[in-house]
This record gives sequence, structure tokens and C-alpha cells, in this order.
Amino acid sequence: MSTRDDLVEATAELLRERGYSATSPARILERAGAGQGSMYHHFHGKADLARAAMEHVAAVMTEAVESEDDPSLPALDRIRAFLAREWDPLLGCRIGRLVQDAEVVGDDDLRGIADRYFTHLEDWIADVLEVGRAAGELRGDADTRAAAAMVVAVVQGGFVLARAHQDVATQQAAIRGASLALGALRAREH
Amino acid sequence: MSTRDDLVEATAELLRERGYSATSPARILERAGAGQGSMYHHFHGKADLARAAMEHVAAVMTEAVESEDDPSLPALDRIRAFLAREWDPLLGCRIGRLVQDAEVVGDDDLRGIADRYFTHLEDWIADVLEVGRAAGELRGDADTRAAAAMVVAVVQGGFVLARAHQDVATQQAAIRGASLALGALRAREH
DNA sequence: GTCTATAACCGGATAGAC
DNA sequence: GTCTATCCGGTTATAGAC
Repeated sequence: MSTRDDLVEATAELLRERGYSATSPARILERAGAGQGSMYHHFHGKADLARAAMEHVAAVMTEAVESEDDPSLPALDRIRAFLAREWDPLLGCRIGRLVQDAEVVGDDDLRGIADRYFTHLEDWIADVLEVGRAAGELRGDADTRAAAAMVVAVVQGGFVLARAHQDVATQQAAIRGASLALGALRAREH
Repeated sequence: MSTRDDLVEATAELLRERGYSATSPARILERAGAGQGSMYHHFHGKADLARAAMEHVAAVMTEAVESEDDPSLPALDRIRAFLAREWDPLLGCRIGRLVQDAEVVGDDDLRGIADRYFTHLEDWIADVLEVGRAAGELRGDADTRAAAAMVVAVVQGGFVLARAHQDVATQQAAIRGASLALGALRAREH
């Protein structure tokens, strides 16, 4: 693996463990086993390196969600499988966490990565639900965009609660609550 | 108002605007119109001042939620009124935001304030739903703890999405989705 | 109780050798 | 392409005068 890749990898790890502001170039270099010259040769600076790392992480996470999906299942089962994924709540979402950092939100390049990541996820869920509606599985008047936003928000909020409590149980409870509540979208049985 | 109160007030504002790590004592002093000596006279340091500010904010927010509640309404209406409160999503939750900061989570005094704040909120919502179940409004098998965790998580996750998108609409959609989905808890009509 | 001066340290970035 | 030495600015904390 190239020094450049080592730097991106080390940055991604530290972003996950400590967030953006609290991650210093010095620590990145230490973990990557590289000198300062390498970093400033391959990247313009800390923000540029973080941008590369965030883009890598967002691509990996998006790919993971879609590769685990089984489109032959009923829509609600697909969404419930998404909710039931293995999250790592104590570390927080690798993307969502960063967006609470003023430096990240103040940099349109960095925030844009999170923006597009969540937009893609919300669209994907809404599309799955639309398929379910077209198949008659869901109510004709189901608000699929609202439901998709709710699903993504429950996972993200679960991370917040897990970190506050230092305990994974509350995120699991929130996800269970959302899974159960999604039953409200189901078309009435005849 | 005393210098001490000015310091707590200025800290609470900056915590909201910039988070914990990015808030320096120098900025607090500038905003409070005080010198460094005052701060170190009244508090042990930055963490101690933040603790006072977070405790103040958590108390104010808890009080606001409970004072806006109308216990004579049906349970689902009370929870939906909570969800429909005026949030300020672009700034993030004054408590939940801080918990993504490694320095806050690493300090049990600071994290403990967030921990207790959310525990209290989850308990309050679960209690309201229990009242609704006892009154026959909700299904007998409703998982009130899961539903309470979901409600708090949707609000917190909505803050995350609002910041990522720099747009309040997604939080509103998530809240609408949760409000609608809570209908799954309602007892069947006979 | 409040002030200013200063210490000791760490952040991000640059310079220039190899 | 990678290294080390160095700069400048900002951070938290302390000292000691008023």
C-alpha cells in the first residue's frame, strides 16, 4: 500500500475515534508511519486529507448497505434489515458524527460529503418503500419520504443516545421502536 | 447579574455555537466581558465552567418540555406535541451535540449531564405512553420503552441530518414520519 | 474579586536538505 | 517522495499586582 493510502487510512481511523477538530496532522503521521513532508506532498493540508478520507469512508459505507440488501424481499423487511445492521454505536456514525463539528460544517467540501451521503441513503430507503407501495404491500397514502427520513434519523439519533449513555441498549431500543412503528405503513388486510 | 452568571451564560452560548473543544476560555471571557482572573476564581478551569453551563442548559430544557405538556390530552397527542416543538436544527441539540465530542465523552462529569438529561426525557415519554396504555388508548402489547427511545432518537437524528444538509426540512420530515408511525401503537378500533 | 502578564505547550504549515 | 528543523499563532493555566 502506498504512503498516500496509509495516510488516508490513518486519517479515516482517527476521524472515527476522535472526530475532525481533535485529530492533528502529527497524530495522523505517527499512525501512518510517515513524515510531515509526505503529507504535504500528497495533500494540501489537513482539510484536504480529511476530504479524501471522508470520501473513502462514505463510498465504503454506501457500498456496504447496498450489497447487503436483498431486493427480492418485501419492502418493510428490507428496511428492517437495514435497521438491524451491525452498528457500532459507541464510536458513532463515521459520517454523522463529524457533522456536529463546527469546522466540518463550515467547510463546504467536507460537509458536502456528509450531505450527499445522507441524501443518497434517504433516497435509497424512499425508493425501496415506493416499490413496496407499488406492490400493494404499503398503504397508498404512505409518506415514503417522511418514513425514510425517520429511519435514517433513528439510526443517527441512536448513536447520539448510545454515546450519552455509553451503552448500546438505547440505540437498539430506538431501532426496535422504529421497526415496530413502520407497521403503520402496511396496507390494511382484507 | 453576577460575573459568575455572565461566565456561565457566555459559556452556554458558545457551547451551543461551537461545541466544547472549539470553545476557548479566551472567547468565553471576551463574550462575558471578564478577565481571566475571574474565571479561575469562580471555577477550576474550562471543564468546570462547562459543567456549570451544561447543567444550567439541561435544567432549562427539561423544564421547558414539562411546562409545555398538557397532561389532560391523550398520550399520543402529548408525544406528538413534543415532537412538534420548535427545534433549532441547524445549531443542533444543546446537549446531544456535545456528546459527539471526544473530550466531553471522556469526562464523566460532562457526559453524565447528557446521560441524565436523556434518561429523564426517555423516562418521561415512556411514562406518558404507559398512561395511554392504562387508559386503553394504546395497544396492550405496545413496547413503550422502545417507542420512547425512538421518539428521542428521531429528534436527535433530525439534528444530525439538518446539519449535514444545512436545511431544516429533513428533521421536519423525520419528525412527521415518526408522528405518523406512532399510529401503530394505537389500540384497534372495535 | 478582578485584572494583566507570562509560562509551557501544541496546533497547522513551511523550508530546504537528501 | 520523504525527511527533519523551524515558525507562528493560539490554548489552558498560573503568578502576582490592585
